Amino acid sequence: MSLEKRYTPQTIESKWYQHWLEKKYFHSKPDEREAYTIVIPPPNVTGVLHMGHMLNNTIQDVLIRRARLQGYNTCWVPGTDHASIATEAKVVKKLRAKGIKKSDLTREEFMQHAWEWKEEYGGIILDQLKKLGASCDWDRTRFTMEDKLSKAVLKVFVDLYKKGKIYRGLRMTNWDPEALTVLSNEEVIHSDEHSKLYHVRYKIANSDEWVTIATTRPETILGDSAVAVHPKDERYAHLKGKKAIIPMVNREVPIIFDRYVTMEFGTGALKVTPAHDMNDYEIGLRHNLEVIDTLNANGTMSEAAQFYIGEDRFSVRKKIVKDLEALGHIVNVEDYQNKVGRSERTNAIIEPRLTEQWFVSMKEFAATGLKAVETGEVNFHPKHFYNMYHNWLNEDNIKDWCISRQLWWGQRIPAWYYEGEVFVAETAQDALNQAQEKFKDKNLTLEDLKQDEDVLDTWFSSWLWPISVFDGFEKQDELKYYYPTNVLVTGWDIMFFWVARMVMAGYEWSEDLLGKEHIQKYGKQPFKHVYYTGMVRDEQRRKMSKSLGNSPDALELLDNYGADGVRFGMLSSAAAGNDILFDAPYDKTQKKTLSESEKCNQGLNFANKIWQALRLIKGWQIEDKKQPKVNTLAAKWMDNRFNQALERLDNSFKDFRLSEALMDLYNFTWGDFCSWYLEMIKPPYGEAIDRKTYEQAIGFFEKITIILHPFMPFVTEEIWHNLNIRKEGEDCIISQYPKVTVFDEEFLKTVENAKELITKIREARAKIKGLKKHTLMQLYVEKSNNAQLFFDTPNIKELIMKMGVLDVLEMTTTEPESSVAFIAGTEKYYLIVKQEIDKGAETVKLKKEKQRLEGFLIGIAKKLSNERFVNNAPEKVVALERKKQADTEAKIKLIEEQLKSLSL
RNA sequence: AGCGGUGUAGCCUAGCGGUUUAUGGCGUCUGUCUUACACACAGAAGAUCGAAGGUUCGAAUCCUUCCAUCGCUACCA
Repeated sequence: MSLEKRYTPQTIESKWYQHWLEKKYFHSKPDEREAYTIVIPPPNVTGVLHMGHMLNNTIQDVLIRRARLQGYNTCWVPGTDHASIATEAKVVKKLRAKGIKKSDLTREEFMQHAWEWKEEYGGIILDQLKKLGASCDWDRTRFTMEDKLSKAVLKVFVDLYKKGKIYRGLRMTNWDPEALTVLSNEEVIHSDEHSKLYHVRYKIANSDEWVTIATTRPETILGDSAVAVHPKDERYAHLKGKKAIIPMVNREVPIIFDRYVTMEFGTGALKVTPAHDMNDYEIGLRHNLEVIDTLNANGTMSEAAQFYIGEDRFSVRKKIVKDLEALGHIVNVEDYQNKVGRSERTNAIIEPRLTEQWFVSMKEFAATGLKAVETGEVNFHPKHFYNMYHNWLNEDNIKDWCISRQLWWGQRIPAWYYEGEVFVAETAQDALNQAQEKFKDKNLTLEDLKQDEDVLDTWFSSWLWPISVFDGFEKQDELKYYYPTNVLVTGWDIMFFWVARMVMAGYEWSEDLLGKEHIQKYGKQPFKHVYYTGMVRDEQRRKMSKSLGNSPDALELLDNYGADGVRFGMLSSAAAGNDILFDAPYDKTQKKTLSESEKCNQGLNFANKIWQALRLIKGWQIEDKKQPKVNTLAAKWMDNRFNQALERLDNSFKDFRLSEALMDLYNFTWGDFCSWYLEMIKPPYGEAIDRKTYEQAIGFFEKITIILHPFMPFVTEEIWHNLNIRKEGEDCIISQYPKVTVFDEEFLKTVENAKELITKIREARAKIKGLKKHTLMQLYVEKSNNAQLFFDTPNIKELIMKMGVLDVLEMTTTEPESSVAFIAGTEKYYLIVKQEIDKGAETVKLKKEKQRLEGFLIGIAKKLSNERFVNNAPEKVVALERKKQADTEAKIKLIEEQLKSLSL
């Protein structure tokens, strides 16, 4: 068998993914094993893979693969959500390109088109996840709008309605004039934008006086129904009982006094437009003001505006300023910056609008959500995200959840109207029965009832996801096995859309579905842990997004570095919860972000490094002969060191510190295994290796591929298969994760000392000009108890001789002729050198080291001479400082001796 | 404006009261194509731990204020 000189991910990755799929390793069925479950935060069905997804899904895959290796029955459920607004917008756009308007279609026809669109384009992202290596149970792929999941949605809607937790009401809502739907608060993004503040004067009726108001939205003047001032504002006290005349429409409106007005802002006088401003609406309620809706749903002026009817609000803004100016109403215009809300999906500026909507009452839900995290039934990683969670959920801030959307793509609200009454039911027939009973009229038919035109918010589907993907609302056999899920991995930006609401849903329904006994044993929570990933940002700290064009192409990255490389790159710099500044360079001439990354390249290099280790081992001839002493020691060390590393690794996983886990593995594999262990056992050129050592090496390597597998699944699977002849059905992905066994820390320290000594020998050798790599040298160590103890360690001498390329290593009581001295640990060594060494350079180096140590010593002495330190600090600490002092003094003494002999 | 997170070498990161004049990695610089690997090996340089005060015998670590940055919430029209 010959191995490629370099590791090339491309062919290898697709080969193994295919193999895993064929073997159905990702598929889960309930059995006697303990389950480990993750439900994917369903990406938007219209979406394509971006950097955030890659980070997020890499983490989920790492957790799932490790659990699988540990013997859990792992189930990672993939799927997508139907994203009503985004998808409907895409479908409308596509139809428009074909010359079809949504308004020309019936609801059923439109839905037909939408489903066709979904079948054609939806779920591309899931295929892309396969390229990343995601080991999702694809047989379980779900979609929030499929039949069963939709049924669940209707079921909980009816349930909440019956419990009085859902209500319908007239409210000021966030209206998206482009998507023609209302949005929840969370779907509106507020940001500072440049605008102008217009000072406009209104005439006071029956007087020559004027009152000047300030507004950023002069087009809404046409809908004004009052001018408000603060009750304590003396400037305006005399206007009590007077009326102001709204320009152009010449409407007389009252001047009202309300404490909402800020006296210091603008002129202290506020125009009140109850139909188009949240706060004005509240004022309107208090003062019983007229609500004049001057805007149509699509953002054009309505009949009620009287002017500019049918024109868009933004062109009207320009026009009305000119017209007001001509009429002498504009006092002045200043540049201004204010917060403008835009739709997360369409980017349209949101209009506050009074509409009838369905709401979920949140007070109780919020308390449940908070408690779940407070009690530790749900754990956040990192913990501090609880602050943000609390901030949103506490009773002062929580707002009822508006769940209706004026769209067609989604679950249609199961409410039917007849004669002003509403009937909420899972089916039309049920609603009809209710209506017949209510009206005592058996002759009512389905035609008499009118179903609500609106659909439900997409998140009203996704909050059920941890239950509904197991068809939990219908039957509970699978839910019993997989619920609660283990961990949810998500960006903190959707903490409220998702995490909070999923927790609420879990607590609301799990007991009804699973029964008291199950809940007492396992809990109500939908997941035990929430791992919040950071945002992936560019070098300027902007969130990487498609719209900004600052993101590299995810698929190109995968092509360039392999999935293993990209996974490494994403994770190595992603401490939990911290944002990642991804290092893809921006090309100014091409004006785009390149699909290149040093971080991913490091991952590819790492894959190649392990590949090279494989080539080395597989290149050895094997012979049945006695194991050399060095190799016995090497094996003992590797075994201990492996367990030490594994223990650290387990701890990192326990705290969800995945990047630390990966970096530890990287250092262990590259440093300890490749650079030290393989060098220790490497036979001299041309010689064969003994069978025992060979088998041990294969054994260690195999364990390494297993613990590395969750992070870099492809290269490890490939190497694992090359290490041994494997039977059908044996694969790295389903092999057994090693368990930590005891390790000898003292022994490990001894070998570390040996490694330090070897490094020192190599340094000393490197200074000798023209020295051949294999030239054997002689080393003496000054006799001492410590030295005796050190070299008594079985086989340590042989190890140092091999790694240091020595033929003599002995104790001495005198300084040998023509030698250079150095210190390793607390021992003094002499390396026999027949050649002159650069005394000057050596002296400089030693003096520098001496200086450093003396500085260190001063620090310690300061502490020890401080009486309060000696008296107050714990004895242990003082003793430690004393030991540090003694050790440092000894070292300085050795250096001084060396300097003396150099000057001779 | 209120609240919260973060701030450690050019970049990422560990440490979160004394084992540290600060950990590891990337990058940089200097050698070396050494029989697995130049996607490598061997070395080196690079940090007054955001700033200023305070608590303490002792602070990167705790407290206060400030600055920067990222958010959340609420907005003065």
